[in-house]
Amino acid sequence: MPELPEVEVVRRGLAAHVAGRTVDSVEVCNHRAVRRHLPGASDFTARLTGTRLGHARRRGKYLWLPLDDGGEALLAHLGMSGQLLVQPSRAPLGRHLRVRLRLDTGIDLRFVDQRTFGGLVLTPLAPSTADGAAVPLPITHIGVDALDRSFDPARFATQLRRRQTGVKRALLDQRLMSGVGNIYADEALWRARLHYARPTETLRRTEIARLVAAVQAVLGEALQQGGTSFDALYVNVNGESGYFDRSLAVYGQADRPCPRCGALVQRAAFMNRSAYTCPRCQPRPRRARW
DNA sequence: CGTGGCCCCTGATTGC
DNA sequence: TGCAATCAGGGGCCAC
Repeated sequence: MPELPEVEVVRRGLAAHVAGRTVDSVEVCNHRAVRRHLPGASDFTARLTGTRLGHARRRGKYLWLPLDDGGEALLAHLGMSGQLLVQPSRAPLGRHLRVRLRLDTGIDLRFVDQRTFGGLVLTPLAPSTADGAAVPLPITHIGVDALDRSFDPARFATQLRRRQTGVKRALLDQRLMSGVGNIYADEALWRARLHYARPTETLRRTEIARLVAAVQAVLGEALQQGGTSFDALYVNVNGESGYFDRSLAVYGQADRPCPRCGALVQRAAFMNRSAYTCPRCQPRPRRARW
């Protein structure tokens, strides 16, 4: 469940259903899912067993559960296909179950991940270089997201204009601003009428302000609708889908009319993925870059 | 150091 | 029907 709105939906579910519960036992079904935990799966299991889980927190696409023994957290990244599900312990174990935490009241917290790009790790907390807040050590370099109180638009604009790359590539760089992925980058650029290959160093302050407002609007609207789900891979902790896919203007809409001007949306190859644009609202810059 | 290309993995879909 | 190629909400790593 990858981008900020989907991860935030999961965070809220965890805060409601697992905060304060104790981990009775841990089962790592696929070691790849804890590969970032360098001391190994047995260390992961031993140290997590018996701890109490705290209130779920999030930065960008990462989320974590602080542990009650202080200074440490269970950090999760969902990658392309990860899910955190809260289920009765007796629920059938699916094919893609990677890590199973049995909690103290007959429920499981399950990490399910078809492609295993995501994973879990036990890690100390450390000060973020972005705002000084206590965050898990492996993500101290991750930027504040555009919906965070401490997000600083002027600082973002300065950093963005200092880069020499395409604006979409910069949006996907989680160090400048976190939480935006392929869907919401395309949607925000469309709202701001900017082409993905626009060189960052040529962006005017007013254009960046438009872009930030577009990012905040699209993330906020998607969150209100429970996120974007095209299929059963992107669900909340109860396995339910969000509805923002009905509101997408360009992402996945190749050959369909732009909701603003009616021109046909185009798909282009971009960084081994896709970029969707309206050719009329978002004309390609003379000097393109990505 | 910043930038850009490649790779990790499984499964659904498309086209020959 | 079979099989290969392509694509999918991500990011780490490594040359340059």
